[in-house]
Amino acid sequence: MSGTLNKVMLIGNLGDEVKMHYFDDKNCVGRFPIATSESYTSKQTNERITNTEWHNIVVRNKAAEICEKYLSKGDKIYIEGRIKTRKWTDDKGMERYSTEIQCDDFTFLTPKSEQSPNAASQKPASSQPQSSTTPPVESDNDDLPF
Amino acid sequence: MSGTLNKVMLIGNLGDEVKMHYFDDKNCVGRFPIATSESYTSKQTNERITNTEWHNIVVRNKAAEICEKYLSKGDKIYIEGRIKTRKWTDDKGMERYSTEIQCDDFTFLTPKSEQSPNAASQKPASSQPQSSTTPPVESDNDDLPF
Amino acid sequence: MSGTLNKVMLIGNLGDEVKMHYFDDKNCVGRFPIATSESYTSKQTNERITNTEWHNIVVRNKAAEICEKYLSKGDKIYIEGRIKTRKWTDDKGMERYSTEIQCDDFTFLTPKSEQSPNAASQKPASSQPQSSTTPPVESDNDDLPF
Amino acid sequence: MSGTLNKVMLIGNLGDEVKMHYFDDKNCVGRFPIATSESYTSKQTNERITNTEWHNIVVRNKAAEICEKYLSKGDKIYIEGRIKTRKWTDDKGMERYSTEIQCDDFTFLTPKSEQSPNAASQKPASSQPQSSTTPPVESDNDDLPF
DNA sequence: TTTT
DNA sequence: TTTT
Repeated sequence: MSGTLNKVMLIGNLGDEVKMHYFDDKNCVGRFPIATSESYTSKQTNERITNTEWHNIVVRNKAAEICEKYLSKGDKIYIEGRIKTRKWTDDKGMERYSTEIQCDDFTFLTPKSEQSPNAASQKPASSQPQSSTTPPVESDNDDLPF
Repeated sequence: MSGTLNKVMLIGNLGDEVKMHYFDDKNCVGRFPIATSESYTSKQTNERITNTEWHNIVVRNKAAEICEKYLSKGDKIYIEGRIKTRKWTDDKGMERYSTEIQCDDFTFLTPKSEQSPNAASQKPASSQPQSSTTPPVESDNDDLPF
Repeated sequence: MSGTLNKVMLIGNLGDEVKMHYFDDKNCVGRFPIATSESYTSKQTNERITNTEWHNIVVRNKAAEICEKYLSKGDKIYIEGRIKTRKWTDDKGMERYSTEIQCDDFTFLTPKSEQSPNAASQKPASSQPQSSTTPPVESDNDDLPF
Repeated sequence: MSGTLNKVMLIGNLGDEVKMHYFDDKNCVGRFPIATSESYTSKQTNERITNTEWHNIVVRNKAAEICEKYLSKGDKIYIEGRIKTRKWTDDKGMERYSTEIQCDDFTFLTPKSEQSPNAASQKPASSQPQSSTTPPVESDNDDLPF
């Protein structure tokens, strides 16, 4: 089609570490959940209510590797992407749907001084060469120092 | 929580009429699907590929009634809202999930001259008084002529 | 810096034709104004008030050529980009500022049947070869048929 | 008009404190600058280039008072709003233009533990009663604990 | 004038 | 499963 737009913008916190899946030496995907939430005061009970929404983020290739390297559970991130609902068949042969956010761009929002100091060492060893440059914080290709 | 954002912006076409559900004389909800799509040329086959994504839009109360009155299948609309995944139990007792876009704001994008001329008469009779003013095209309360 | 976002999303109508400026055979820029507006009913006078806002859109290279070719005054367009304020010196030596929207992505929203039938012939002759393919409607590189 | 959109989304840092201006006991406006920036590596010199963009944020009434109370120079914030260019006449009688972001919604992004501990005491005394409740972090009316 |  |  044409003349359409499918845009999602999220700011939320990682509920888990980035899980990588490598297809071959050039293509990989990273997945992680982020939580957004909204609060309001119930007019009936005068209680403070918080609703949390979980979003399944999918990020690819170089951007996935940057996320895996610099993001940890609990970190805050801005995500830009598009909604994609995948259809799959469960083990009983039923059609199931799963909605994901295909991430096109992101920006880390957790200050380095806030990050858990041993965040890196808590992660499984990575075969990626460790860059000694400043960590990138945006995913635009032009912005990456490597 | 706080410090989070859950924002969706879509431009797409209605795949069906707006379906209304009234809870009582003050509260109602309208639902309709919209399609977005994206095209690209396959690098392998050089074919033009189009992927269509369907979004379940949920709109409430006065905004729902405006959508029902002025929108028809095929119309183009801008939707702003947030992602909400509802959990439900199917008739076999299985947990199922359904992702919806809770619409906070919208703007009609189909020019009146483009709309199907008998769009209104194809709709079921409505108990709403028919306004003789220009139809509204944005959902902000302040913008509504009634 | 890092951890920042500068994002503008507009839907509006062209107030004039696209004006091209070529730097060399590879680099060019197109400029055009678009109008957005909002209406509300004055609480004092009960009058309907409409405020129009004009935005200076700047688009580059291949995207600029697509805009020049397919857009005409009056057409509706979705624009995504970022805010940039340029500083310049007027003929009296005063510092002046001009705010532009640097366009990163766009989608045409005027249906072809709605476009002025002689829109193309009203434009100055172009040295670009005329494509006989379907006009593109999104600016993503992957979506372009040429 | 209708069928238009004027939306700005920014994540940036305050370059100065919030400056309040009270019109009467019910209406006030707060103003503050925020910086966004983008970096890229020059292809000619291989240098890292950073461009900073300054945005003039305007926020009204209760939201302005929340910003004044909880925001300090250097804090990171998400801003949603619309572009408005004001025309004014300078002291030489020349027409001048100033572009502002009229803020409709915001979310604080600086963790409290990151904020300068004496940020509050650096601010001029405020006549607003100090709430002892948790500080709000979003500007939606429903979300405010007071 | 911010921030990394 | 996050965060405040």
